[in-house]
Formats: sequence, structure tokens, C-alpha cells
Amino acid sequence: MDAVQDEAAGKRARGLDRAFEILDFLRHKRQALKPNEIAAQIGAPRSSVYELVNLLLRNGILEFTGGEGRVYLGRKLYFLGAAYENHFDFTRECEATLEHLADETRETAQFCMLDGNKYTVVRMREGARPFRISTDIGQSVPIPWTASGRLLVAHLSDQEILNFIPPEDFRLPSSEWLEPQTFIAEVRHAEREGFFTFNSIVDSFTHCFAVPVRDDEGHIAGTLCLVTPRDDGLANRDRYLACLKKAAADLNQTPTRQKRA
Amino acid sequence: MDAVQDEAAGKRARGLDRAFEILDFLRHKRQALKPNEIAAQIGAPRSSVYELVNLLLRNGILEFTGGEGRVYLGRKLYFLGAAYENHFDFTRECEATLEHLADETRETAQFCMLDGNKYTVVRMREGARPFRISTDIGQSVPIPWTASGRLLVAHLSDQEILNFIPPEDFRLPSSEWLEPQTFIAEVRHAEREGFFTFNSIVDSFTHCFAVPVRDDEGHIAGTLCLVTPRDDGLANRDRYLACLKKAAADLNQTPTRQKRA
DNA sequence: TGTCTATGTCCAATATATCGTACATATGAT
DNA sequence: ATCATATGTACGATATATTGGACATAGACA
Repeated sequence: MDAVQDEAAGKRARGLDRAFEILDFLRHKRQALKPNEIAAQIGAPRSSVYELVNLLLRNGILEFTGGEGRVYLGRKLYFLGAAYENHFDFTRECEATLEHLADETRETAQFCMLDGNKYTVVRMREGARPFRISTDIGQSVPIPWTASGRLLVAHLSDQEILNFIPPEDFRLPSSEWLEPQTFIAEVRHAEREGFFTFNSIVDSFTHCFAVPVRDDEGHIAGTLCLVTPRDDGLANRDRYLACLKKAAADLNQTPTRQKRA
Repeated sequence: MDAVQDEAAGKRARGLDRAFEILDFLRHKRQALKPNEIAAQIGAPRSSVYELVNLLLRNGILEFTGGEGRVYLGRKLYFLGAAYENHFDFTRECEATLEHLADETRETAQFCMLDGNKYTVVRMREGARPFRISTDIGQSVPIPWTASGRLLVAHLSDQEILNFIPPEDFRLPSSEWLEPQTFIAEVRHAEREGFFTFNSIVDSFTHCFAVPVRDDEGHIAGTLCLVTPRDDGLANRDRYLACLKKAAADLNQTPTRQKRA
């Protein structure tokens, strides 16, 4: 019930899909698990999971860790991820930009992207405040819950947006229902304005700012965000937006471009 | 003829294994390739490669990039790799240690690990010299070609070492043959001494220093290395070794330990 | 024009991967 | 002692994934 793997009932799952379901599951659990536990929690046949886990262990994609036969993501994944990061060399500039933003505003600055059909924080820099606001990086969050979400799906048509976002993700953490048409209207508005800001819907004390970061072809590849206390956000709105836009413009110079190509 | 996937002839390859063969191949090529090219270069059936590439694209493991239908490693791999890095939180301390080492010695400092049955540079910090010595990170190199290699296989028995290292890797870049027994003797010597140094066999002007970094269970998880011009290396041998050992001791305090567990 | 290579799609045959089930063991509760 | 649960292994049946080859298209070249 986590990923997109159901389709019709009574069908066999493909090994590759299940394998990556296991990897994603471990990623979100953020801890080593026994094959048995994995099978139970993702609702897959135990024998299949044992088979796949052994295959992945042999390939270095999973590793034994934590004892008792528990497994977690393996070193090979680190190497592959590093190769991706090296190819699309956004990290270095991104880090510098976030640091600059956080210094300038004293607020928490984030770089966010889509992970499949969810939103995720890729990099974060906490602001210089006595009480700092931070989030877990790498966690998947429903797109409609976030300011960035309004920008990250802007390249899709209305219908594509509805197909792309799982319907249950329009149910907000407050258990309120966000009408998809309302969301789409906000997407179009954000697209035209070039930014989106609102009082966060995942809590009651933060205000969020998001501006788009575009890739070579002009598509929105990610967003730069500020997460601030509500009063600060409202008080400094214009200045913060200006900072964000300038930072994004810098990033757009040399964004997700390949180093060698 | 690249990975370990042949076994007997006439057998079908398992999708999962081939998939990771494709990923590793792209990683080492360090560029986007067409499915057709991938198939030709790894010697796999074209139809299989197209099928697998499409599956991997759907999962975000591969991405279209570079145009003309070329594919490269995808964002999902970055997320998975980041989760690994987060779990085994060696990166931050490692980076600081390397910086310190490079400052102290003005030489190039590296952190190296095994990638399957090859050696690879995980992190590197270039020294402060007019002519700096550097290497590609993430590239696979035969274990016997490197100083670190003597330490990274020290936990294996003689026979296990022979089984682990592909025989052709004892053929040095100079086309000389390194007798496996000689290599093993060097491994045992390095193990006892707690370091290994030599004039590099991959070029004619560098001297290499390597000391082990151990994980919680005392196994060698990686190495810290210095790569220096030969004369500097010989002249400062004792000091450099002392720096390395001190740095490794620092890393061993909080090495590849899980943050939450 | 005809021929070659490079590229991608489609399809049927069969080798095999997935999955249900049974089995083995340990641990803890009743 | 008996039962229930958690964990890992073994194996056969069958749904299907892998594969070779046919087919289509486009460009290069002579």
C-alpha cells in the first residue's frame, strides 16, 4: 500500500519492481530490518523476499548490518548515487546557495525535488535562530501538503496532475480535504507568479516560501524554499522573496547541467 | 566480460543481475548511453536491455538525459545513496579528516574502500601544491595495483584472497605480472605493521601511504591514503605516517557507526 | 539506386522466477 | 507439556520473463 505496484489482483510481481520496493521501503524506514519483517510489512510473499534479498546482498545493493540477519541499503547504492550526483553536479552550488540564503535571512533554507510522485527535501541549511525549524531530509511527503508542490508539478496538464498525484494525498494532515481543483488553481497561479507562499498546512506556526529552479530545457527541476515562523515570514515577505529569487537565478546559471557532455 | 555474471554458457541471465550490470556499466562509463549501445557493449541481448531499461526508467532508477534516447543513472539512486550515507554516517567526519590531513601535509589525501572486488576512491582532498596529484573518484581499480589494496583484503585468508581477486588483476599496468604469493606476503606484512607504503605501480612519480580504518567490529572498512611525489614521500615518510595514523585513530572513534540503532 | 549499419519495436518459445506450501527450529506464554 | 509466534529453508507447479529473430525506419555511402 506504499508504492505503485498493485495493478490488478492475482498477478505475480516482477522481481525488479519488488526489489526496488524493498529498497524504497528500507529507505523510508531508515533502519535495518529482517527479511521476514520486510515481507510482512510490504505484504509480499516471504519466499520471494528471501530470494530477492539474497540476490541484492550478492550484488552489494543490500548489506548485513545491525545483527540478527538484518539488512539495510548497501555500499553499491552509495557509489551509484555518487555517480548521479557527480553527473548532475547540483550539489556543490546548491550547498553554497543554501548557506548564503540561510545567512542572509537567518531562516531555514531548503532545496527540494520530486521523488516519484512525492515531495522530498534534498538539502537543508538551518537558520541562525535560537529555536530552529528543521525537517528530515529524504522523507517523502504528499505534494499537496507543500508550497514547493505547487511549482514542482506545474509542467503537467490538469489531467496529468490528477493522474500523477495519488488521490489520498489531497487529504491534509489535519484530515481536511483539499479539493484537487483548488490545488490546480494554486499551481497555475504559482506558475504565473514564479513563486508560491503560504502558511504551512502541516503545522500551525510556519510560513513557507518556494521559488522554482529550472534545468537546461527550462523545466522545473526543483525548488528553493524558506521555512520561517509565521510572523517573521509575513513581516519580511518581500525581502525573503527577493533573496530567494536571486538565489534561484544564480542556481539557474549552472543548474543540473552535466559536467562532461 | 566486465562483471561477474558469466557462470556457464547457454544460460539465461536474471533480470535483476543484468539490471545492476547496466547500472554499474553506466557508472563506470560516466555518461549517458543509448540502450542499443549498452546492449552492444555489455554483450547482452538488445531486447532484454530495452525491456530492463524501460523498467528502470519507470522506477526512476534511470533517467533520459543527453537526448537521442540516451539514459543515465536516475534521481532515485541518489536518494538511496543518500540514505546509505546517512545511516553509516562516515562522510562528515571523513571530509573533515581529509581536509586536516591535506592541510597538514600539503599532499593529496584520500579515503578508499572496496567496491565489490575492486578498489575505489570514495573521497579525496587535493594537496596545496602548484602541481597537484589527483585521481578520479568512484573509478574501479584492481586491488593489487594499490597500496590500500594490501590492507583492504587483510581480513581474508590466503585462499579467499585468491578467490576474491580476479586473476587478471595481478597483471600490472606496466604489463608486468605480480605473483599472487608476493602480493599475499605484502598483505600479511601490511597487516602486521598497520600500514603499507610503496612507489606506486600505476605511474612512475608517486609514492603512496595507506593506513586502515576499522569499523565497530574491528574489520578494516576502508583506508586513509596520501599520494605524494616520490621524493617528498621518502623525505617526510615518518611524519606523514604519523599524521595518517593519528587521523585514522580519530576516525576509528566514530567510524561507520549507525546514527540511530 | 542499392547496400550497409544503427536504432527501436514486436512476437512467440521455452527456460525459469515467483509463490504457495510444507518443514525445521527457537522462544515465550499459558 | 502444549500452543503460538517468529524466523529461516526447501521444493514443485505454473505464470511469465528472457531471448532470438523478424520487421520497420532512417541515415551514410558508393
